[in-house]
Amino acid sequence: MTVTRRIGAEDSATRAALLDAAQQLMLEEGYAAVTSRRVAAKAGLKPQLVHYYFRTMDDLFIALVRRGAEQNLERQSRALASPQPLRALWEFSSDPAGTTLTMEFSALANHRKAIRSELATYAERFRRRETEAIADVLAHAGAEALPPEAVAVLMTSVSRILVLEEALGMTTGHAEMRALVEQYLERSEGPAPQR
Amino acid sequence: MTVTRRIGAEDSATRAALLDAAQQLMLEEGYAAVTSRRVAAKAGLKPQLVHYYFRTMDDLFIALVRRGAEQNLERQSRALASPQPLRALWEFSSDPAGTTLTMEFSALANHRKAIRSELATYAERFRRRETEAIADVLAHAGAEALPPEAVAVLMTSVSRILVLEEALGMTTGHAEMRALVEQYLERSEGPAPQR
DNA sequence: GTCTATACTTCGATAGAC
DNA sequence: GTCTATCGAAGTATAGAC
Repeated sequence: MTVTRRIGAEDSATRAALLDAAQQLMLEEGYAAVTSRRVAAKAGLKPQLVHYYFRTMDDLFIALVRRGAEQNLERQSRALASPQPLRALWEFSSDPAGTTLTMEFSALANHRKAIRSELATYAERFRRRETEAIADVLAHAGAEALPPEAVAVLMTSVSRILVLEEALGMTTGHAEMRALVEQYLERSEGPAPQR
Repeated sequence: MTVTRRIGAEDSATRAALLDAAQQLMLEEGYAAVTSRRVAAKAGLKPQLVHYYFRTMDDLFIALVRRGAEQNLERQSRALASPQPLRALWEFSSDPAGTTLTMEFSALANHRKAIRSELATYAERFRRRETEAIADVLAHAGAEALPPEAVAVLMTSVSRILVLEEALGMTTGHAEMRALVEQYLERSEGPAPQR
């Protein structure tokens, strides 16, 4: 029985560097490329250090989800505080890196239940906060307004698929779809601000 | 120089069994589980047979994309011939297995360019056919109708994300989103048929 | 068409010294 | 906290017999 096994501190700079390397690998080559050896190589460290900071590779993935989730909730808060929250949310959810990561995690979650529940918990929280914000914006809209819950799902769905398809090199229908989104944003919050 | 290397016939039943096994693995455990050893084990065959029918694992994945694409284009044709093509397309694209497979392939395509182009070519073809069909349905709709190109993107986006999120165990906003889709289908094609 | 045998690589993970 | 050393398992792929 090896009950005691040393694990590195959570605030370690090395640990953060390993997470950075893992995230970059996931983005560039997919979750299957995130192995202890490759993560270490990318960070310029020895593979065994990965196991010192994360007992298993699952633990590493979960730490990665958690860190990303916290960052995203913060970014979401900033978006909600902007003068055009709907537009800010749309721009945020259109970020290619964020979407690619989320899709990788979703694929990974298909067969690792620890990651699945971690991801689902965070995503539900994100969705509920977004829905509330949308409800506020749409409160003083006409009677023909779409339900805020549906708008939240729509925004996530469309931005994700557009990013995903563009990464594949697809473009059919995208211009029309983006025009429709722009139209909706303008009707709800007015034209995009100049900068 | 090993120029000649035997490859099994395309119409072989064994080859088809290997593809079936690979597809099932991909569905159940993700693309990373599709290895020569595991595919063979699932089909009750020796791992070396995988390399007899597919020179590399990439070749196997490409064959899998191609076979799936042909099946989907056929299913799409049947949907388009139905009395309510829009509703039939929606139901088709809401099929969990199909969506999960597509998402796995998309994640895989992120770092395997041979698969990326294969997938993109097929998806663009699918999208164009769908857009044309939607245009026909919406031709005798009011002036407030959405552009068919955008409707095609919307239907794909929403169905994909709903399936993906439900696999994760997420539900927030889904009921409202489905209600909105139902409303749209009814306005465009009338109520769902009794069966 | 399917088998045995096999080469070589990479993987996750642990023990124990420094 | 980082190192050396090392296990056994699993990965892709090939050669050649039956």
